[in-house]
Amino acid sequence: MTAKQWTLYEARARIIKSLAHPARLLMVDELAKQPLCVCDLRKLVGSDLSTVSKHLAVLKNAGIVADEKRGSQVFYSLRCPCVTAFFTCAETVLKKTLHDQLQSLGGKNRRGA
Amino acid sequence: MTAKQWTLYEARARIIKSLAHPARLLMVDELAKQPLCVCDLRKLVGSDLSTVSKHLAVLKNAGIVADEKRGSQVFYSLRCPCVTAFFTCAETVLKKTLHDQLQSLGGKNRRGA
DNA sequence: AAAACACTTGGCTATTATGCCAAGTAACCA
DNA sequence: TGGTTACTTGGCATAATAGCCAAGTGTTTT
Repeated sequence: MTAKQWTLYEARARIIKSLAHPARLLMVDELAKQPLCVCDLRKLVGSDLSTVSKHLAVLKNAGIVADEKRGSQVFYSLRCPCVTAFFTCAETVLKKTLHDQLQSLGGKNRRGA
Repeated sequence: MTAKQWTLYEARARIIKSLAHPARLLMVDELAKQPLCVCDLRKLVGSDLSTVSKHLAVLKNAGIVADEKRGSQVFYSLRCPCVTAFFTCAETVLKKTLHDQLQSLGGKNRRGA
Protein backbone atom coordinates (compact mmCIF):
# COMPACT_ATOMS: atom_id res chain seq x y z
CA MET A 1 0.00 0.00 0.00
CA THR A 2 1.68 3.17 -1.18
CA ALA A 3 0.89 6.65 0.09
CA LYS A 4 -0.54 7.49 -3.31
CA GLN A 5 -2.94 4.57 -3.24
CA TRP A 6 -4.01 5.48 0.27
CA THR A 7 -4.74 9.02 -0.87
CA LEU A 8 -7.01 7.61 -3.55
CA TYR A 9 -8.93 5.60 -0.97
CA GLU A 10 -9.27 8.72 1.14
CA ALA A 11 -10.69 10.63 -1.81
CA ARG A 12 -13.18 7.87 -2.49
CA ALA A 13 -14.12 7.72 1.19
CA ARG A 14 -14.80 11.47 1.26
CA ILE A 15 -17.28 11.09 -1.58
CA ILE A 16 -19.00 8.09 -0.04
CA LYS A 17 -19.10 9.78 3.36
CA SER A 18 -20.88 12.75 1.86
CA LEU A 19 -23.73 10.41 0.97
CA ALA A 20 -23.80 8.61 4.30
CA HIS A 21 -26.74 10.45 5.80
CA PRO A 22 -30.46 9.76 5.35
CA ALA A 23 -31.34 13.40 4.69
CA ARG A 24 -28.64 13.75 2.05
CA LEU A 25 -29.66 10.47 0.49
CA LEU A 26 -33.23 11.63 0.29
CA MET A 27 -32.23 14.91 -1.31
CA VAL A 28 -30.01 13.19 -3.85
CA ASP A 29 -32.87 10.85 -4.67
CA GLU A 30 -35.15 13.79 -5.44
CA LEU A 31 -32.45 15.71 -7.27
CA ALA A 32 -32.03 12.70 -9.54
CA LYS A 33 -35.48 13.56 -10.91
CA GLN A 34 -35.04 17.32 -11.23
CA PRO A 35 -33.12 20.29 -9.88
CA LEU A 36 -34.69 21.81 -6.77
CA CYS A 37 -34.20 24.95 -4.71
CA VAL A 38 -33.21 24.84 -1.07
CA CYS A 39 -36.69 25.70 0.15
CA ASP A 40 -38.16 22.77 -1.76
CA LEU A 41 -35.60 20.46 -0.24
CA ARG A 42 -36.31 21.93 3.15
CA LYS A 43 -39.98 20.97 2.83
CA LEU A 44 -38.87 17.53 1.78
CA VAL A 45 -36.60 16.74 4.73
CA GLY A 46 -38.40 18.91 7.28
CA SER A 47 -35.29 20.18 9.06
CA ASP A 48 -34.20 23.72 9.74
CA LEU A 49 -33.18 25.65 6.65
CA SER A 50 -29.65 26.03 7.97
CA THR A 51 -29.38 22.29 8.45
CA VAL A 52 -30.48 21.63 4.90
CA SER A 53 -28.08 24.25 3.62
CA LYS A 54 -25.20 22.59 5.43
CA HIS A 55 -26.14 19.19 4.09
CA LEU A 56 -26.11 20.64 0.59
CA ALA A 57 -22.73 22.22 1.26
CA VAL A 58 -21.41 18.77 2.14
CA LEU A 59 -22.73 17.31 -1.12
CA LYS A 60 -21.45 20.23 -3.13
CA ASN A 61 -18.04 19.98 -1.52
CA ALA A 62 -17.86 16.34 -2.53
CA GLY A 63 -18.81 17.16 -6.10
CA ILE A 64 -22.12 15.32 -5.91
CA VAL A 65 -24.29 18.33 -6.65
CA ALA A 66 -23.91 21.66 -8.38
CA ASP A 67 -25.59 24.89 -7.35
CA GLU A 68 -26.93 27.65 -9.54
CA LYS A 69 -28.41 30.91 -8.39
CA ARG A 70 -31.65 31.98 -10.07
CA GLY A 71 -32.90 35.25 -8.69
CA SER A 72 -33.23 34.94 -4.96
CA GLN A 73 -33.26 31.16 -5.06
CA VAL A 74 -30.46 28.63 -5.32
CA PHE A 75 -31.12 25.51 -7.35
CA TYR A 76 -29.18 22.35 -6.75
CA SER A 77 -28.77 19.61 -9.31
CA LEU A 78 -27.12 16.20 -9.46
CA ARG A 79 -23.72 16.25 -11.16
CA CYS A 80 -23.23 12.50 -11.51
CA PRO A 81 -26.34 10.41 -12.08
CA CYS A 82 -24.29 7.32 -11.31
CA VAL A 83 -24.83 7.90 -7.60
CA THR A 84 -28.12 6.11 -8.02
CA ALA A 85 -25.92 3.01 -8.19
CA PHE A 86 -25.34 3.57 -4.49
CA PHE A 87 -29.03 3.15 -3.83
CA THR A 88 -29.48 0.02 -5.88
CA CYS A 89 -26.45 -1.58 -4.27
CA ALA A 90 -27.51 -0.58 -0.76
CA GLU A 91 -30.91 -2.05 -1.59
CA THR A 92 -29.26 -5.27 -2.72
CA VAL A 93 -27.31 -5.55 0.50
CA LEU A 94 -30.43 -4.92 2.57
CA LYS A 95 -32.43 -7.51 0.64
CA LYS A 96 -29.70 -10.10 0.82
CA THR A 97 -29.35 -9.56 4.56
CA LEU A 98 -33.08 -9.98 5.11
CA HIS A 99 -33.12 -12.99 2.82
CA ASP A 100 -30.28 -14.66 4.68
CA GLN A 101 -31.93 -13.95 8.00
CA LEU A 102 -35.13 -15.57 6.76
CA GLN A 103 -33.09 -18.51 5.53
CA SER A 104 -31.45 -19.06 8.89
CA LEU A 105 -34.79 -18.77 10.67
CA GLY A 106 -36.35 -21.23 8.26
CA GLY A 107 -33.42 -23.55 8.73
CA LYS A 108 -33.92 -23.45 12.48
CA ASN A 109 -37.58 -24.33 12.16
CA ARG A 110 -37.01 -27.05 9.61
CA ARG A 111 -34.30 -28.63 11.69
CA GLY A 112 -35.60 -31.89 13.01
CA ALA A 113 -38.69 -31.85 10.80
CA MET B 1 -42.10 11.84 3.37
CA THR B 2 -43.59 9.11 5.52
CA ALA B 3 -41.88 7.61 8.54
CA LYS B 4 -41.56 4.34 6.66
CA GLN B 5 -39.75 5.99 3.77
CA TRP B 6 -37.45 7.77 6.17
CA THR B 7 -36.59 4.47 7.82
CA LEU B 8 -35.60 3.12 4.44
CA TYR B 9 -33.25 6.06 3.88
CA GLU B 10 -31.77 5.46 7.30
CA ALA B 11 -31.14 1.83 6.45
CA ARG B 12 -29.45 2.80 3.20
CA ALA B 13 -27.39 5.44 4.98
CA ARG B 14 -26.17 2.89 7.53
CA ILE B 15 -24.87 0.70 4.72
CA ILE B 16 -23.20 3.56 2.90
CA LYS B 17 -21.72 4.89 6.13
CA SER B 18 -20.13 1.53 6.81
CA LEU B 19 -18.11 2.01 3.61
CA ALA B 20 -17.20 5.64 4.27
CA HIS B 21 -13.67 5.05 5.52
CA PRO B 22 -10.47 4.61 3.53
CA ALA B 23 -9.34 1.55 5.49
CA ARG B 24 -12.69 -0.17 5.06
CA LEU B 25 -12.75 0.73 1.40
CA LEU B 26 -9.31 -0.75 0.95
CA MET B 27 -10.29 -3.94 2.71
CA VAL B 28 -13.45 -4.30 0.66
CA ASP B 29 -11.42 -3.79 -2.48
CA GLU B 30 -9.12 -6.65 -1.54
CA LEU B 31 -11.94 -8.86 -0.35
CA ALA B 32 -13.53 -8.44 -3.78
CA LYS B 33 -10.66 -10.55 -5.09
CA GLN B 34 -10.63 -13.21 -2.41
CA PRO B 35 -11.53 -13.91 1.21
CA LEU B 36 -8.81 -12.92 3.67
CA CYS B 37 -8.11 -13.43 7.34
CA VAL B 38 -7.84 -10.56 9.78
CA CYS B 39 -4.07 -10.78 10.00
CA ASP B 40 -3.75 -10.45 6.23
CA LEU B 41 -5.99 -7.39 6.28
CA ARG B 42 -3.97 -6.02 9.17
CA LYS B 43 -0.81 -6.18 7.07
CA LEU B 44 -2.70 -4.46 4.30
CA VAL B 45 -3.93 -1.45 6.23
CA GLY B 46 -1.09 -1.33 8.75
CA SER B 47 -3.21 -0.40 11.77
CA ASP B 48 -3.48 -2.09 15.11
CA LEU B 49 -5.16 -5.48 15.00
CA SER B 50 -7.97 -4.23 17.24
CA THR B 51 -8.61 -1.33 14.89
CA VAL B 52 -8.87 -3.65 11.91
CA SER B 53 -11.13 -5.97 13.86
CA LYS B 54 -13.46 -3.10 14.67
CA HIS B 55 -13.55 -1.93 11.07
CA LEU B 56 -14.51 -5.45 10.05
CA ALA B 57 -17.20 -5.51 12.70
CA VAL B 58 -18.66 -2.36 11.16
CA LEU B 59 -18.71 -3.95 7.71
CA LYS B 60 -20.15 -7.18 9.05
CA ASN B 61 -22.84 -5.33 10.96
CA ALA B 62 -23.86 -3.59 7.76
CA GLY B 63 -24.06 -6.87 5.91
CA ILE B 64 -21.18 -6.02 3.58
CA VAL B 65 -18.95 -8.90 4.63
CA ALA B 66 -19.40 -12.34 6.14
CA ASP B 67 -17.02 -14.00 8.58
CA GLU B 68 -16.10 -17.63 8.84
CA LYS B 69 -13.88 -19.19 11.43
CA ARG B 70 -11.25 -21.62 10.15
CA GLY B 71 -9.19 -23.00 12.96
CA SER B 72 -7.68 -20.13 14.87
CA GLN B 73 -8.21 -17.69 12.02
CA VAL B 74 -11.27 -15.77 10.92
CA PHE B 75 -11.78 -15.25 7.21
CA TYR B 76 -13.84 -12.41 5.89
CA SER B 77 -15.49 -12.39 2.49
CA LEU B 78 -17.57 -9.95 0.47
CA ARG B 79 -21.30 -10.71 0.60
CA CYS B 80 -22.42 -8.37 -2.18
CA PRO B 81 -20.01 -7.87 -5.08
CA CYS B 82 -22.13 -4.92 -6.20
CA VAL B 83 -20.30 -2.70 -3.72
CA THR B 84 -17.64 -2.31 -6.36
CA ALA B 85 -20.20 -0.03 -8.01
CA PHE B 86 -19.44 2.39 -5.19
CA PHE B 87 -15.85 2.60 -6.32
CA THR B 88 -16.57 3.15 -9.96
CA CYS B 89 -19.10 5.83 -9.17
CA ALA B 90 -16.81 7.56 -6.67
CA GLU B 91 -14.17 7.44 -9.37
CA THR B 92 -16.55 9.01 -11.84
CA VAL B 93 -17.35 11.84 -9.45
CA LEU B 94 -13.66 12.46 -8.80
CA LYS B 95 -12.83 12.50 -12.49
CA LYS B 96 -15.72 14.77 -13.36
CA THR B 97 -14.73 17.19 -10.61
CA LEU B 98 -11.15 17.33 -11.80
CA HIS B 99 -12.32 17.65 -15.40
CA ASP B 100 -14.62 20.55 -14.56
CA GLN B 101 -11.89 22.27 -12.58
CA LEU B 102 -9.57 21.98 -15.57
CA GLN B 103 -12.34 23.33 -17.78
CA SER B 104 -12.89 26.39 -15.62
CA LEU B 105 -9.16 27.04 -15.44
CA GLY B 106 -8.89 26.70 -19.20
CA GLY B 107 -11.83 29.03 -19.63
CA LYS B 108 -10.15 31.61 -17.46
CA ASN B 109 -6.95 31.46 -19.48
CA ARG B 110 -8.73 31.50 -22.81
CA ARG B 111 -10.86 34.44 -21.78
CA GLY B 112 -9.65 37.44 -23.73
CA ALA B 113 -7.45 35.34 -26.01
C1' DA C 1 -0.23 -27.55 31.08
C1' DA C 2 2.09 -23.63 29.41
C1' DA C 3 3.19 -20.68 25.71
C1' DA C 4 2.18 -18.68 21.34
C1' DC C 5 -1.01 -17.14 17.94
C1' DA C 6 -5.40 -15.00 16.12
C1' DC C 7 -8.88 -12.38 17.26
C1' DT C 8 -12.51 -9.59 19.91
C1' DT C 9 -14.03 -6.43 23.33
C1' DG C 10 -13.77 -2.71 26.93
C1' DG C 11 -12.07 1.60 28.02
C1' DC C 12 -10.22 5.84 27.07
C1' DT C 13 -9.20 10.24 24.49
C1' DA C 14 -9.15 13.04 20.40
C1' DT C 15 -11.44 14.29 16.39
C1' DT C 16 -15.46 14.92 13.62
C1' DA C 17 -20.45 15.22 12.56
C1' DT C 18 -25.15 16.87 13.52
C1' DG C 19 -28.64 20.26 14.18
C1' DC C 20 -30.50 24.08 16.24
C1' DC C 21 -30.50 29.28 16.97
C1' DA C 22 -28.95 33.65 15.84
C1' DA C 23 -26.83 36.77 12.81
C1' DG C 24 -25.37 38.13 8.18
C1' DT C 25 -25.85 38.63 2.92
C1' DA C 26 -28.39 39.01 -1.31
C1' DA C 27 -32.49 39.60 -4.25
C1' DC C 28 -37.14 41.07 -4.67
C1' DC C 29 -41.50 43.81 -3.41
C1' DA C 30 -44.04 47.87 -2.14
C1' DT D 1 -36.22 53.01 1.61
C1' DG D 2 -38.04 49.51 4.45
C1' DG D 3 -39.77 44.90 4.65
C1' DT D 4 -39.94 40.20 3.16
C1' DT D 5 -38.13 35.99 1.20
C1' DA D 6 -34.19 32.86 0.31
C1' DC D 7 -30.17 31.31 1.72
C1' DT D 8 -25.39 30.93 4.15
C1' DT D 9 -22.38 31.07 8.01
C1' DG D 10 -20.82 31.19 12.93
C1' DG D 11 -21.39 29.42 17.27
C1' DC D 12 -22.43 26.01 20.39
C1' DA D 13 -24.10 21.66 22.69
C1' DT D 14 -24.56 16.86 21.90
C1' DA D 15 -23.47 12.66 19.83
C1' DA D 16 -20.95 9.51 17.01
C1' DT D 17 -16.20 7.79 15.14
C1' DA D 18 -11.47 6.40 15.19
C1' DG D 19 -7.60 4.31 17.04
C1' DC D 20 -4.64 2.87 20.56
C1' DC D 21 -3.69 -0.07 24.76
C1' DA D 22 -4.94 -3.58 27.76
C1' DA D 23 -7.45 -7.49 28.91
C1' DG D 24 -10.20 -11.56 27.63
C1' DT D 25 -11.52 -15.80 24.61
C1' DG D 26 -10.58 -19.60 21.80
C1' DT D 27 -7.15 -22.49 19.11
C1' DT D 28 -2.92 -24.62 18.09
C1' DT D 29 1.71 -26.09 19.39
C1' DT D 30 5.16 -27.99 22.40
